[in-house]
Amino acid sequence: MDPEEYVEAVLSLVERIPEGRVMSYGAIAEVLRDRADGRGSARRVGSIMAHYGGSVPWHRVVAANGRVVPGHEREALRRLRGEGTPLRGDHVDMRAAAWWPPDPR
DNA sequence: GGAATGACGATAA
DNA sequence: ATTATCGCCATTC
Repeated sequence: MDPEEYVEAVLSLVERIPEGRVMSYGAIAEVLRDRADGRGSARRVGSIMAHYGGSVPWHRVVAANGRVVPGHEREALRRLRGEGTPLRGDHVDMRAAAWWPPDPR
């Protein structure tokens, strides 16, 4: 599979994340692991978002521990607050904001 | 081809 | 809560 396709898969999934919710890099990797190819790892997703994430709501993608995107914390937090995402200070409340795509099965 | 790198993750101290 | 390490694995030197 061309890396381009994996990128598409990641971006389209990120676009499906509802407002007020977030997904961790690891979660995205895990979901794509079933849909796209056998691949899937947090590092890959992060790397892809870094290069191609400019066209999707990247602020809805956070680290598994709720930490927002490094280098864009100010911007991300601002948008998340605006969307009503459950925040706990400067990090996302994963317990309440974590979202998974509807299970097709 | 081998080493370094990276918007990660889990665990240990 | 924070820092340090190790594991992951494709991409990029």
